Amino acid sequence: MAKKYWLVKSEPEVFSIEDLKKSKNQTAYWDGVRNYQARNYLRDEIKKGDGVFFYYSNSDPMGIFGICEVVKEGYPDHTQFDPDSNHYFPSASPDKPIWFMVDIKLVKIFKKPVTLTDIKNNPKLRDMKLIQKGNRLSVMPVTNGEWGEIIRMENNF
DNA sequence: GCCAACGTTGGC
DNA sequence: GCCAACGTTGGC
Repeated sequence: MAKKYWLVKSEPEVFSIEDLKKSKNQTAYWDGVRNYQARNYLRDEIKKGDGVFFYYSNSDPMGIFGICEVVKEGYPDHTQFDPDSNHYFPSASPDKPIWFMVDIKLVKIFKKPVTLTDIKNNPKLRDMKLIQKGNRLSVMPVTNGEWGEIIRMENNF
């Protein structure tokens, strides 16, 4: 099975790549996704060993700040069962989980982020899902070509 | 802080 | 099943 690539969004105030770095084994579970399409990726398609770009929205600047790797494939997101969590989802139960998550491990923090502006200014990346109008997915696929191009941009800073 | 674009909810 | 109302996302 060929390795696939993904992009996940976070807000640095909520969970930053520095937080990931400080986590035990530099690994964390990616909880709180409450969108069905993103859930399907997490549950069905994201596999151990896949590459993940760590993207910041609502930050200055916005962009890709580093790379992670999937170390555990989709399993139920426990926060859906927790009444004290703001991700609590009353209609879910442990025998009928609705929401899933994966574990990711830090691979690298970019010295300089590849910003949203950089991405928009690169004609090779004009088809990226990230910059399609109206796209609000917090987990989305990245093509091999897009992955390589962003790695190349970061190497050339 | 604003607001366009979405996704979800719930009444019918 | 439709759709209006509402809440959220996320760029600007």
